[in-house]
Amino acid sequence: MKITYGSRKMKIDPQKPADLSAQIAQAIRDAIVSGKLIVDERLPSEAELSDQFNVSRPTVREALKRLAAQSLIRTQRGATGGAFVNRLGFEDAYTQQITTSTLLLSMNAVSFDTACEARYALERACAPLSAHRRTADQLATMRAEIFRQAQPGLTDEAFCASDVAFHRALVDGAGNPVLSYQLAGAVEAMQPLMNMITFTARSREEIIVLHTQIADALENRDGDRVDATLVKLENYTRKLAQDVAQQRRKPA
Amino acid sequence: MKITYGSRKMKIDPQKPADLSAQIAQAIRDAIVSGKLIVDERLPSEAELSDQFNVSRPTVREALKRLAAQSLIRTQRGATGGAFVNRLGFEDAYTQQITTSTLLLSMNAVSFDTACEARYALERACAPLSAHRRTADQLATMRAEIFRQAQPGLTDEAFCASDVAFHRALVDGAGNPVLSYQLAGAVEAMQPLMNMITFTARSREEIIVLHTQIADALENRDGDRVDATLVKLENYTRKLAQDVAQQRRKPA
DNA sequence: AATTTTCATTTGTCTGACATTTAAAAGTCT
DNA sequence: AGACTTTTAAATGTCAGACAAATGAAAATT
Repeated sequence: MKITYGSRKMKIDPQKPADLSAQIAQAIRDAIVSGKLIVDERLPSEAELSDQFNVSRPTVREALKRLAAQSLIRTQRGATGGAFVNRLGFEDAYTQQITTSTLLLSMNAVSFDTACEARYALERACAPLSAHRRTADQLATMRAEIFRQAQPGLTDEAFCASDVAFHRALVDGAGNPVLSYQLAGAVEAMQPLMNMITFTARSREEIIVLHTQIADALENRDGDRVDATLVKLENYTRKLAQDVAQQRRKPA
Repeated sequence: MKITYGSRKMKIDPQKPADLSAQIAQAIRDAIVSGKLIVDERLPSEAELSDQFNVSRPTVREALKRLAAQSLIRTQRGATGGAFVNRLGFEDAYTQQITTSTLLLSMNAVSFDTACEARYALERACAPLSAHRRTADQLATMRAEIFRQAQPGLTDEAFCASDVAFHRALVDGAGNPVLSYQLAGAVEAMQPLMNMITFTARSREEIIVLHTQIADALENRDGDRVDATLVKLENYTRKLAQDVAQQRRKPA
């Protein structure tokens, strides 16, 4: 590669002398996004980059670490090593999406209702597609999670985790990886908020009934019924959260 | 803060001696996500962190740059400077979401149909909410973008950009910031794919008609009609893309 | 009391060095 | 000649020490 821009060496804005590593990271990021650097292409060695950008190696390294944090590059040691443009896979994208969403929710005092509304609105978008395309495997996963949710001594955390797994199977049923990626954040980021709810045996029972109805509807490829049941589930979840909030205000 | 973990100094896994900076970044990241470090809290100075983790300052700095790349911390020079836990705002989250989504689509040979299906499925999820809650301001934005789209000498890129602005106003109309954040990626990441389509005067006209119908339906708070028109728009968009693909196969 | 100066702290950057990993090249033995 | 071992070169990973630059607080001055 070159990372050239007009002349032989890439220019970095001399107006903003602060944060050289950020500028270099941006220059390389641009080269990747714009397609000047393609997947699996090797970047110049750190020494060469130091030369090209006229900075020291530690500065180049800081820039590369920034890119590595975004999974834009991967590094490999050894004779044929170096930094390579990373193929951003769906798995990596999921992970980033989830951590960003989780932080966003926890740091911005997003209300349970707002998050819940967003999550179910998005999930309902998957319902018709999932009814059409869900595989037997995905249906089996959902049944298995429902079975797990019915186990007695299950902790609230484990119940929530199983709930997330159930809903992910529902989303994956749409057979659209882009959709699955987008919703990973919405579904998973809700878990910390859901964990604040203590599920009574009664409420678990109710949720399991609704989950079973969803699975049944998917089995019959009845998208409308999936959608209607998701609405019920949303309403019930919000009611549970309200009860918890009320109970905390008046703990007597 | 402490970043302690049991004893006074945080332990980092001695099993994986490679990539110390990644381990340190993860340790601090965990401290932030778990709430041990709260927003705006100052981290120890780089020198102190070097001591705590028993590594050199450059290594600590690489770790901090990783976190800065994820907008988890910000740094400030000077006597009272240092690294501070950053409040991840919706703006930062949007940006990250968009770059990740764009890269994901461009690097994984996602078909136009798949991306398009995901985008419209998600957008339709906003339709009923937007019909309820859209403000006069958001409606005005949409009308203005429609007006712009009707200008003659508009380039395809500018037309696409206006299209994105129109759809973002629609999404924002739902009045749910979490939803807006989630959909930012889906809508914006489509733009590079949309740019591959060359819009004839005829097809622009058709799109503008549909956009106008959507705006009218939102004005009347008719969610069902917004949804129905979005379906039409999706079908039309996919048809346009198919025509382009066919034209390329048989360029005579 | 207000202003200016000094100063200590902290991040940003550079230089140079050594350790570690890795694959290819060179060498050695059968 | 072919298979195995050793050497070597290139690259990242890490460290130590130093200086520059920014910045707010303390000290000195008016």
